[in-house]
Amino acid sequence: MRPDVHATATERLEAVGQRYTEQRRRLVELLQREGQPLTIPDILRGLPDMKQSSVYRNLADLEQADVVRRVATEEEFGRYELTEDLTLHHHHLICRSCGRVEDITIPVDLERNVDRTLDRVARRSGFASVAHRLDLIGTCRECAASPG
Amino acid sequence: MRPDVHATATERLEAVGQRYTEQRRRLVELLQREGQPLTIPDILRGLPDMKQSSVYRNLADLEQADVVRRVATEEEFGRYELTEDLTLHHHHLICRSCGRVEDITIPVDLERNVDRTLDRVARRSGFASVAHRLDLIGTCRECAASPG
DNA sequence: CTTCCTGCAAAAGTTTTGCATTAAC
DNA sequence: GTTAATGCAAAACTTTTGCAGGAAG
Repeated sequence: MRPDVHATATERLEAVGQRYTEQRRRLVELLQREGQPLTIPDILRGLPDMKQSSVYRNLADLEQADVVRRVATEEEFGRYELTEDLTLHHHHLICRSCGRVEDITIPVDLERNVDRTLDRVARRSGFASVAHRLDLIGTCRECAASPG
Repeated sequence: MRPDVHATATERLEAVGQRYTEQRRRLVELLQREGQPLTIPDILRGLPDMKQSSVYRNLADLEQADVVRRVATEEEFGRYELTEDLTLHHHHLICRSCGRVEDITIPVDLERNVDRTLDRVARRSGFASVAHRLDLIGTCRECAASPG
């Protein structure tokens, strides 16, 4: 299995002169438990006694330490998940109706094909150290059943 | 070539009971001219005499008429581009340092492979009518040259 | 002349910041 | 003890909204 998430978080925070406090650990645990990108409101709901300013500040610090990352969405507030190397490389199924984000993996051969090709495409444009983001946009089962 | 952008915009706006006004045409022209997703500040800079509230309102209307769409980024403000069928199916090169977004296309066979595979993956999860979003995240030539 | 659009200003919502206090090392 | 994290409240910034005046059909 992969190295312990908390040990890694501690290391990475220390590397930038910061501490793995109780609150930060609780944020990481929540993100790990939910296993999918959470919005700020989600997080506030999941950790009701954590102050809003602490949530923002700690997520910013965790992001800088490369423990979490902000996920790009069309929504009005941020969504965060654990950094990829603390989970597994994966993609998102995004429901365009309710905004729900679900983690998925895709076949390894497609993954490899995508990686190789994009690397070539990027090099042509002078882009370096490229990662990819491959998301699926559609309508989830529930929204298909009860539109609105 | 594809049908005229302005004719299409007119149609689609009329379909939802709205008009293709001067301001909306200028927004479409700017997005067309720049050929890449623009942030609200970009747009305000590009159309200095357009009021901020009009920009927001018109982009919202154009989005509802399916003439423009909001692009997902990790930034704090919105980015918009013309709807895909008014341009061509494409992807984005996103610089993680300066945030610049550049349009690219990828080889058709990869495109087809991605499409087919994702369709299968989505179906397994109960997702319907799936589109994909495939972006490249890296460092652009300029930021690689002068980091900061 | 009716409907939609625009400008202005104010409000709402999300995120950031200052500062005194508390906790971690 | 020294440095970093937290809580609280206020501020900053992005986006939305109400309403009166103006333009379009």
